[in-house]
Amino acid sequence: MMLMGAQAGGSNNGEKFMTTAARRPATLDDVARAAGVSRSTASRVLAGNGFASPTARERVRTAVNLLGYVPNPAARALVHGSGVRLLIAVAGTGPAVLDDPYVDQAVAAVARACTPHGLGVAVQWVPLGAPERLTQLTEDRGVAGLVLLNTTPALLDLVPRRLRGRAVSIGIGSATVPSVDIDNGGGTAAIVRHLYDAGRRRIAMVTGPRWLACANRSVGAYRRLLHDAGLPAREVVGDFSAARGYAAAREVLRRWPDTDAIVGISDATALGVIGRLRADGIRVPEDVAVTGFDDIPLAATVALTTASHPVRQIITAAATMVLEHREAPETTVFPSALVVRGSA
Amino acid sequence: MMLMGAQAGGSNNGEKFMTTAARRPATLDDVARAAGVSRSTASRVLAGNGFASPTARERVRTAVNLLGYVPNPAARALVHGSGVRLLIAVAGTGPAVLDDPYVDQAVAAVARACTPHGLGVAVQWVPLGAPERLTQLTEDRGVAGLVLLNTTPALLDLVPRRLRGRAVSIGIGSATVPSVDIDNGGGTAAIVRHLYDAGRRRIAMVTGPRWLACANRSVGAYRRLLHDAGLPAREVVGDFSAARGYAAAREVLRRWPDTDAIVGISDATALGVIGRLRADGIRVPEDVAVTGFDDIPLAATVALTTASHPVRQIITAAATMVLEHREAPETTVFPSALVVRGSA
DNA sequence: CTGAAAGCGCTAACAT
DNA sequence: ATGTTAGCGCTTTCAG
Repeated sequence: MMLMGAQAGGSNNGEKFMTTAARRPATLDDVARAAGVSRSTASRVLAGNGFASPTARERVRTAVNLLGYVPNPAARALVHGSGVRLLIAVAGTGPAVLDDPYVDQAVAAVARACTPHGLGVAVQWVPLGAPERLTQLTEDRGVAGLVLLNTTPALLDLVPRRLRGRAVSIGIGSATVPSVDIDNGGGTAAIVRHLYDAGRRRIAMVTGPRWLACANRSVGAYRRLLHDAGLPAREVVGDFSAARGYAAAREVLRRWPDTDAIVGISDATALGVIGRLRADGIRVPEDVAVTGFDDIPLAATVALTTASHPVRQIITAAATMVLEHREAPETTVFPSALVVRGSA
Repeated sequence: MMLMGAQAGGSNNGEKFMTTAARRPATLDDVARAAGVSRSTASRVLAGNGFASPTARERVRTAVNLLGYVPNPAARALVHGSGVRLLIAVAGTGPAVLDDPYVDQAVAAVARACTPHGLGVAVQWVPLGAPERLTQLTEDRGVAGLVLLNTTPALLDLVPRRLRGRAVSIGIGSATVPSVDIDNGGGTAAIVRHLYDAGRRRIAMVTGPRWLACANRSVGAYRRLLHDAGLPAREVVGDFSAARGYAAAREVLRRWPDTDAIVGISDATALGVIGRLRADGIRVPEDVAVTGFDDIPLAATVALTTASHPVRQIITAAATMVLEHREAPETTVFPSALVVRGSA
């Protein structure tokens, strides 16, 4: 509680007089002085490593609490040459990729993971056609680590040495950049199998953009299963958005009027599909079953059958890997869990 | 394009030999050396202010491009005592407030605004019952600015002097902290009026948590309009979530079975309400009209009548205020626009 | 076990 | 107009 009073009085122990009002945050020097030790000793105590007598330890600890000392990350970063923020680089065709709620979630999750470490987050779009733009971004000494989103192989190759062990990719990885990924293939397979088991035989899919590796794994799984069952694939290209799903639904039914199930590459896509279908008087799931992917909060509310992934956890895991500079396995795959609800 | 080749060769001009491989990012010293001027001169031309001959300017510029120089924000922050990230402090009853997609969006939007300035973002929850926790957070020299979310008056009072002019509140403001806000009252009034004009007379509302000032403005407007029309208010407390809307819908109809319209405090709430209604065989909007608030992307897809606010722009405006350290008017109110779609 | 001293990269007086 | 000089707050050899 009333720490501030104590601080205001205590922080100027060795000073001639208490200056005006602006109690500026305490520095390590203040702590050292208050503890009656040298700056170096104080630093050692705080670092946890290095030698220090129990007495010194104790006194420094007290001083820190008393003054409410918080290390200045800029100073630390400067001496360590380590940077002060994590960069989230999102590949995409245009800056609009950053408008995706999925990116919002990723940024927020990384920010939450960074905050306790005294680091901030920055986001930037990297043009799909000019991956070398990433180099400019990593040139910045302020960048302490890198999280790649919508990663492409070209991007992976451009991660500089300086960031080795401080970079992670959500999606595909490489020999030098570990990755954290979802088992899209398995998830989609489970969905398609569920549809098949429910008697659906004319199953279409609204896909994601072709350049996205992780989306392609879903599409691949869809094709394989249909192929194995001797069924033809029915694909319409989408872009993860509800708006595109809305349009795509009509295209699917125009091209293949007897379609009895539509697999959405994402929940938003599926929601769009359902919106269009209902608007056209087509019953879901009676006439056409619809499935999503990701299990966003809204999915439960509208009873969407989908595959669930702990996106937040995944991103947090990724952020933690770079924050703690951990030697990581080349790839960590998170499972996908089928969630059967009303829409299929 | 092939800048890297040029850099690798050029950056060690005055050195004895080119060391191994690790081309570390160029420093201002490197630039100065390459340009044949002193560090200060280089610093001046980069700062834009200060004197410098056209020649010097030119040479420094060239050197910067050649070396791909990017200033080290940590060093800058250190000398300016300015901090390296913006803190987004979110008040709420528990850490779960951070799970809200609205917060995700805010964090991401602020991050986007910060990135060009070389700043990162951090997010933290501030317990509603212990606003003084904010003080600990702002004690950190790394904090360059503050964005308050779900602000309460107690919080506003705890913004330290150091952050004067570098803090902004989304929602209510104070004499020392400017605010950026939505005209919730006006927006809600427009919605209720629309419902009334459409002949609805038994209008209920699923509200937000009581402690939230901005939510209360909506509730206030709802009450006022109903009161003026000689109609009774029908309120059920919600929390912005779809899940709560889902539950609240049933409560509304249990307490007032003849309800013919439900005003949701948020789109998510409204979506939940609609889900429950439809599941119970109640037609929307024929039997009960439903409205939301905010116009999230999904609203258009499911034809939700709502009030639209450029949330991203609003947050960006807020972030920009603190980034550019602008003298801001005490309050900037963004308008709310009624969007009539199918649900009401 | 502890203190003195150097220096991370940059800016801002203060001399030229 | 330009260079020289002090630091900003912290970590880290290197001597005691």
